[in-house]
Amino acid sequence: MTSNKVMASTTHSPDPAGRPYGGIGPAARQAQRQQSFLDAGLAVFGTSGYRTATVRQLCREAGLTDRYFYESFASTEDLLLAVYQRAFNALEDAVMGAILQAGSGDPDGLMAGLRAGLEATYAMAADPRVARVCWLEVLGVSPRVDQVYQGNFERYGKLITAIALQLAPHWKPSATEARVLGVGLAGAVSLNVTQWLLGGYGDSQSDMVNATLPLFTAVMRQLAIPPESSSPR
Amino acid sequence: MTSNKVMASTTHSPDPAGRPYGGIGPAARQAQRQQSFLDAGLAVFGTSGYRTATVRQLCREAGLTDRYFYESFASTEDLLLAVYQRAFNALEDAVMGAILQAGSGDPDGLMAGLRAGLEATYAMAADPRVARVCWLEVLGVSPRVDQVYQGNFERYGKLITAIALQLAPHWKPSATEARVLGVGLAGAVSLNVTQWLLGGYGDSQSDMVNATLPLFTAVMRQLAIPPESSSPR
DNA sequence: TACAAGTGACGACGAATGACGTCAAATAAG
DNA sequence: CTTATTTGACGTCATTCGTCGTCACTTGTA
Repeated sequence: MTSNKVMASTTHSPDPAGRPYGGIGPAARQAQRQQSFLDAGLAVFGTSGYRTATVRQLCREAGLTDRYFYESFASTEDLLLAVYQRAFNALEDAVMGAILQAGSGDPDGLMAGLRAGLEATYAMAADPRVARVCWLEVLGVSPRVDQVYQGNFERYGKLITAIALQLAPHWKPSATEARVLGVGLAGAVSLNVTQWLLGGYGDSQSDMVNATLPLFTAVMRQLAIPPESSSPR
Repeated sequence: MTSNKVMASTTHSPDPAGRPYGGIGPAARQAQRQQSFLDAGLAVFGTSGYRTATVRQLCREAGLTDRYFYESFASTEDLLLAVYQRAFNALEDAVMGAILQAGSGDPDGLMAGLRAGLEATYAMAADPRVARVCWLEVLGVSPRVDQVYQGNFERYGKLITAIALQLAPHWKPSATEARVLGVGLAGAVSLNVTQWLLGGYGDSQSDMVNATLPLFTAVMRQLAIPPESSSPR
């Protein structure tokens, strides 16, 4: 930040950030190494797990030396958090994109969006490494990781709540009711993903989607019933 | 099992299992120590967590010497599993008892049973140590623990599925549909418990129950609709 | 009272890990 | 071509943990 580009200077330290190597600049090299560690983290955390992972193992998997690990991450926990966030952001983007693409106007489009979002979620979870990192390994690591986990599923639930509010205009929930409903449906997907993974993917992805969707439709249909027409029970 | 009681024998080893100490027999002492370790495990795993727990810390918390740890458990993972199983069994017994006591015959009794089961679940989860062990610490420890976790929530889901099958006699789900529904509603409770814990118990226990119950009622009502009366959408 | 068994406090030893340093090879700039 | 920087391979050191052993004290029994 001190001197972005010093031209025609005969000093021996032209750039404090370093010099190009292998045809690419220092910043690009650093980013490339970070990516390698993110990939290595997904591979290690997603297979042998986070608890037994060591810095040496991660560096071997990444094909880099120990020194570069600390260049990008202060600890294995930081790497786990970065791997988790990258995977969950990808999941969130896929779900959001699927919902928006399926349509967001009429109830038909919203229901199609729910199905598309479910398909995107199970598609991401079909990679056992991603599923294991996002649904098993990140839990119980540290308060910091737990907070990120909580925030992620809070957002996932809010997305569902938002759809429910559009599908059921008569529904006037309290803040707790709205949150619990969204988190609940998110949890319905979440635990099914966990069981799907731990069960060795015994069911096909489409079967999981088809079996999960009725949960959403049932809740949405019930919420859409106007309050004045009270059902017999 | 070899010699339960050897009487009037002048041998110096009257009982291979040991002698009484402190007024209680060897088997009772051993069981008492095991209980102390289970309590210590709940305290340690439920507060500072499993990852950072050591044998020494557990023994200090239990007020016992290192030697006795290996008398009852082969590793800290075994203790975690035992603590988890004890807590989850208590949860399961409380839920089952609440459901059976609330009634199991007519639909009214079944719905009351659902509420009672929810109340029992949240009551157990109100202890942050229990909640943390059952919903955070046991995840991603080892394949063995994961299998136990999977089996526990499989049973929890089957309990819900059984109630749904009684409430909706017309519902003829496939094996996958039945399992996914039960696991899904179990997951709805599960993730809400997790968020309740990670959110510092910001909502009251009764608010959580009252906000979670509509999820169950909505699904159950929808399933109870006969198949011939198809709703407009 | 004397002796054996149970118990607790303490330390030792090997193994594994995080963190850092050194040295030679590869690469780019003058 | 020469030189300085980057990179990779390897080793070292302090720390921690699991595990086991020793020794003194307490308790029950002869």
